[in-house]
Amino acid sequence: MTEKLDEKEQQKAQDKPVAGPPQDLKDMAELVSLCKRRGFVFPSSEIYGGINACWDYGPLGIELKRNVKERWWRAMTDRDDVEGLDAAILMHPRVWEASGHVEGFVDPLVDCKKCRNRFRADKLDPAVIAAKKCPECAGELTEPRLFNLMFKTHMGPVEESAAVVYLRPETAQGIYVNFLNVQQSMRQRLPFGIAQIGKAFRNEITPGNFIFRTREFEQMEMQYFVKPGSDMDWFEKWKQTRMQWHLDNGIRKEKLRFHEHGPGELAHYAKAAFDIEYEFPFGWQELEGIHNRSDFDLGRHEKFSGKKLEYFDEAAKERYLPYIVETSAGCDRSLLVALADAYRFDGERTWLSLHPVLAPYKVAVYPLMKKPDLLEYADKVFGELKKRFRATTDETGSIGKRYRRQDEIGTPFGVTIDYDTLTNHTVTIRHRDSMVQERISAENLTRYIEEKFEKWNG
RNA sequence: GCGGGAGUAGCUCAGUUGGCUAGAGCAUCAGCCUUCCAAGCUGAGGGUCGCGGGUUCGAAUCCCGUCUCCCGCUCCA
Repeated sequence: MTEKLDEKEQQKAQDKPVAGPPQDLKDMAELVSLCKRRGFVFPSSEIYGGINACWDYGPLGIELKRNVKERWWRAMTDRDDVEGLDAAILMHPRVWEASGHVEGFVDPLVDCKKCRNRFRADKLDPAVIAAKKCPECAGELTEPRLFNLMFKTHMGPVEESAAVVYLRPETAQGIYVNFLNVQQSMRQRLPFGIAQIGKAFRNEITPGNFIFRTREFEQMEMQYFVKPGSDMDWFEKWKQTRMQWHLDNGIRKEKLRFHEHGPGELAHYAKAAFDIEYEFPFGWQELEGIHNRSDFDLGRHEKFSGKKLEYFDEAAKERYLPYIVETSAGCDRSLLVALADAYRFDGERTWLSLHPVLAPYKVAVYPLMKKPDLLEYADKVFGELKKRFRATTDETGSIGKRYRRQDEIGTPFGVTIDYDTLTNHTVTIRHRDSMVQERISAENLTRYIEEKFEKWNG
C-alpha cells in the first residue's frame, strides 16, 4: 500500500512541470489570453460577437495604461521647454485639406507599388494610367481608387443639412493650429515643444495583431518648434531622448532599434525620419516615429487659413516659420510592448516582469492562512499600504497559488503575514522576479517600498 | 478583397450515423486541510452550443444566410 502511494507520488513528481530558464513571449495568443483572463484587455462588444480590431481596457489594463501615459507626460511636461495641450478630436474640415488627409475622398488615387508615390489619377496622362507605369520610377501602378482612411461623420443632428467633419487621424494637427496660442499665452521662446495625449482614428486596411494596429488608438505626441537650421541637431537629440524613455520603462535594449526611413519611405511631410522599433513575436515593428517635418505643416496652415504663423525671434530680430521635430508614440503600442517584453515563462511559472512603476498593483498582502488573527493583521497592513501605493489582498488558496496569481499580473511585491508577525511584528516581503524573500519589520514596510520606488522614479 | 480552416463554460477541448436534463480538465467561489511558492479533499456557480432563419416528432449535429477569429495571398503607415 505504501509502495503504491510512493509510486503515485513519484509519477506525480514526474508529471509536474519543471522550471527552466525564463522564456520570452512566443505567440501573441498567449498574451491575448492572459490579458483577457486577468482583466487587462477585453475584446470590444464581445457579447455581440466582437468588432474587428477594437479592444476594451479592463481594470488592470487601464491602470497600466495610465501609468504609461503618466510617465510620458511627466517626461515631457516636467521640462521647462514643453507645454501640454488637449485639442478637440473634431476640427475644422479645412485642417484636413491643409494636412493633405482629405484629398483621397474626392479624387481617385493611384499608388506606385515600387516607389510608393501616390498620384491623382485625373492629373496623370491617360496613357500612363492605361500602361500602369509610374511616371517617377516606371514601377507598377495600382488601379485608380477612392482612398481615404479618415472616419467621416456629421456635425449637427440633422444629417442632410449638417457639415461633414472627420475624426482626427492624428493628434499633431491640433498642436500645429494652436502653435501661436500656446507660444503667446505661455510666453515661450523657441525652441519649445507642445505635448499631447489623445485618441486618433484611422480606417486601417489591415488592422490586427491584438492592440498593435487598431482603428481607434491613442497617441502621445510632442511637436518641437525650432529655428530652421537647428532642426537636425534637435532631431538627433530627440531621437536619443525617446529611445532612452523606452529603456527607462524597463524594455530590454536588444529588443529595441532605430530604423531610418530611406528616400522612398519618407512621408510627404518629412525631411528625415527614424522609427523606434520593437521586436514583437510577429517581427520588428514601429513603436514610435521621430520626424523632421520642416516647415511643411505650418506652411500649409498659413496657406489654407490665410493667417501668418511666423515666430518673431527677439534675439536675432528676425521673423521666420519654425521647423518642427515630431516625436509620435503609440500609447497602446507602448503598453503592448511593456506587456510583451515583460512576459516570462520558465516552464512552470508565468510572470510579468513589468517595470514596478508601470505595474497595476505595487504590492499584495497575504495572510499565510485564513485564520481570524492573521486576517485581521493583514487587513491592518493592507490599510496602511494602500494609503501610499496601489495595493491588493488575496486570502484564497495556498500561499504559493496566491504568489502565482500576482506574478501573472506583474505585482512587484508580496507581503505575507504569518504567526511570527503576531508576536514580533515582522513580515515576509517577496520579490516577484527573483522570488527572494526578506524579513522586515511591519512598521518599516511603507518606507521600504517607498525607497525602492524613489530609486525607480529617478 | 480572394482561397482554406474554425466558432460548444472564463480557458483548452470532447460530444457516435440527428435522440434522454450538453460533458471533462483547468480556472472561479464556499467549506476542510495546510506555518512561505500552484494543480489534496468535499461541494457550488457558470452554456438558449457565434447569431438569424429553415428541414424534422426531435438539431450542437443537416441546409441557407450572416458575423467574428486564425492561416496564406493581396493591400497598407
